[in-house]
Amino acid sequence: MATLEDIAREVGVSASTVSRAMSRPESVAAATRARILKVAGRLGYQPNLLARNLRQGSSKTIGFILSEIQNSFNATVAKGVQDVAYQHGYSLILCNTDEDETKEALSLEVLLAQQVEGLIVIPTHHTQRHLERVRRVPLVEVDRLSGQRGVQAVLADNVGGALSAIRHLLDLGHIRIGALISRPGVTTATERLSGYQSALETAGIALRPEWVRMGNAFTGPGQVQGQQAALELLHLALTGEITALFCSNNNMTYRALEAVQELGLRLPRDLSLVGFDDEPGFRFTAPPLTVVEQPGYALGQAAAEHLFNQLERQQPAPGGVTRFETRLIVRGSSGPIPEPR
Amino acid sequence: MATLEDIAREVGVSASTVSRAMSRPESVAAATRARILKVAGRLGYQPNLLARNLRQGSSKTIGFILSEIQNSFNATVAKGVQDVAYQHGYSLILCNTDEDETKEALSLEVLLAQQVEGLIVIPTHHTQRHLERVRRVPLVEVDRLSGQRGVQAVLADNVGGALSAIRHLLDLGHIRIGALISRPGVTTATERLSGYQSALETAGIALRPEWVRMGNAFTGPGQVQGQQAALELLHLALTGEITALFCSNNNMTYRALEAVQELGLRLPRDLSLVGFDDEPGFRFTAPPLTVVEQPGYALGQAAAEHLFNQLERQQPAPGGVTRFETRLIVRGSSGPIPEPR
DNA sequence: TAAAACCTTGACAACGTTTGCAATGACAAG
DNA sequence: CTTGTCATTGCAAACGTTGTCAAGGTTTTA
Repeated sequence: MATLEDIAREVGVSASTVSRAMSRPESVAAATRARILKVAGRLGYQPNLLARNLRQGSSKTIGFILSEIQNSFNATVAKGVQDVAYQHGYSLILCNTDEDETKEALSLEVLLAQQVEGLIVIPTHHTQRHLERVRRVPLVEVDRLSGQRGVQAVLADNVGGALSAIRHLLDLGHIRIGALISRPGVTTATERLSGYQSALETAGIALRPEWVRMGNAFTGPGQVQGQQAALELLHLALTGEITALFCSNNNMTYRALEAVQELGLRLPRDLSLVGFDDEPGFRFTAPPLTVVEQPGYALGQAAAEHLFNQLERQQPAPGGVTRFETRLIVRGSSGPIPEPR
Repeated sequence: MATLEDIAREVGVSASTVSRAMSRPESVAAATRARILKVAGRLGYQPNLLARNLRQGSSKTIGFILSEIQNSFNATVAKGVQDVAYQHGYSLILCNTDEDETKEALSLEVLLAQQVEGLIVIPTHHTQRHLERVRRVPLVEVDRLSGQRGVQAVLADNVGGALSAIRHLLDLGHIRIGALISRPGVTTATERLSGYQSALETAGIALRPEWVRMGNAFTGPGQVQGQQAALELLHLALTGEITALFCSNNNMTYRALEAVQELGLRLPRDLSLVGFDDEPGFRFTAPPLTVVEQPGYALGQAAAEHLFNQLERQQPAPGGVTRFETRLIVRGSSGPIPEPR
């Protein structure tokens, strides 16, 4: 790699002049500048950001930690973050942790060592513990909350989203509604559960704990747990004990679809299904799925915007939660309550 | 951030000793080392990789450029790359280019400036042009070929995959098979097309150019083009002119599904559909889709492994293509040719 | 014509790390 | 008692960049 020194030697000028020719053109004689640029071009000069950033004490880099890159919702968030980072001239280091505690700690370590100026995180239930050591760099949480006090967060209106889903089912006449909730301990799950509960409560319907199942639906070894939960719950649909089901995220919806397939249930005759999170494939299931859609791209964008706000004015973040509206998309998987058989 | 100097001052020792205490424990007296580690722990010392890497002339970072992070196949590849990078103690900078030429050039620029030691790329049709300037860093292409001579690449057996798909349709009795091919100019598309052609040829069936449509199915503005192509092609299914359709990637399969829905076609009675690339949702369409699955995770892993091989032995890459087998998954969307109506 | 202002450039220090080399002292061997 | 070996440490240079300062020259101003 060509350095400033290489160019300087060749042009017969000092390295400082070359540096200035690049960064503050007006401070260098037009003629010298021209010669410098020509040689720089010929040598294919690329500034060494390691050196520049070391000198300037800034890395122009932010980090994004997510738990599951293959989850299309997460990927969409990542794209939002990435696009905004680019607009600000920052590059993004993306770390995928597979919800694994060690990987998360390691990622954090590496990102800090890389001198990232800020961090965007989709927290897991271990995150808070790790985060305590990271008080130095600005942080924005997205999608979920770690529980850490005083941090900025950008979230979907999970309670409202779940409420709209359950109200939709209630409007269709369903009163025996199950819920398949993902991994306990993450706020998306608990918030969506509480939306479910409060919708039932408002309608004066008592909550039946046995109709609510929790299970990790994360793609991987833990997945069986989610499958198991889905299967057990959907047995209740087979007997007609429940007539509708709410799934708290896209993974859980997939688990439910598997169970539906395995048990030979017909949607929406045997069961009305409403999921949280849309997926490209959900438009083409039989029937297409009714879902609560959340604006992943906007969440990612907003999280990044907030981070850059923090970076610009040096003061620590005010700390606070921004909520984004969700949208209920009614397709075919939810229908009126069937005639008793 | 605490530096080596900070620790040194506090312990009453020189910075070099602190550095050695960290990196070459045996070269420092056990007692001093203990004191150093204690202080380091208390100050929450994190090595500054910018400085270390500048000094050592290595960044311990590789870059990955992909065109569409929201495509689940690409995400899977990315995960494979990421996991291997971690195993080698490298971090990964991931750039998403949206198939946009300017973004791709910019990403390349930034990655080089960041002093990445190697590059993994899912090429687009602009890539080759940009790549000429990047002769300095080791490079591995994955999924597609840029056309650049002498680079290493890790690809799926696209021809074989397409062959197996078409043979499957031929076995079912189909002889009038359409093909919906994604963006012309990328090698995956051309290779899969050539698999389609050669399967027909082997079976002694003449190719009908009007049954082959190309269109960009990339999610975004260009998407309409793909939709248009799908719609036009599936009109031929409506009239019974074709009885089967092969889609060359997951985006195209989605476009086909949309058209199927819009035209009210019934699979596999009105049309047998086989896609290239599996997606989580494809198990739950009506009927579940027959697809050619390619091992995205393994592709990503292998690409990264090859890159690290290049990095280890300094010599330039031998250059060559590694192919991974695909797998035909027969589900419900492909069936015997229907009785003439 | 002398002084002041300006333009252009180079020398040098610094960012935080690693590392070759030399210095110091302790201890063993002759 | 001298010499040599070894373990432990510090000094200083280097990685490539940027920014401060001052020097030299030229132009403007009084």
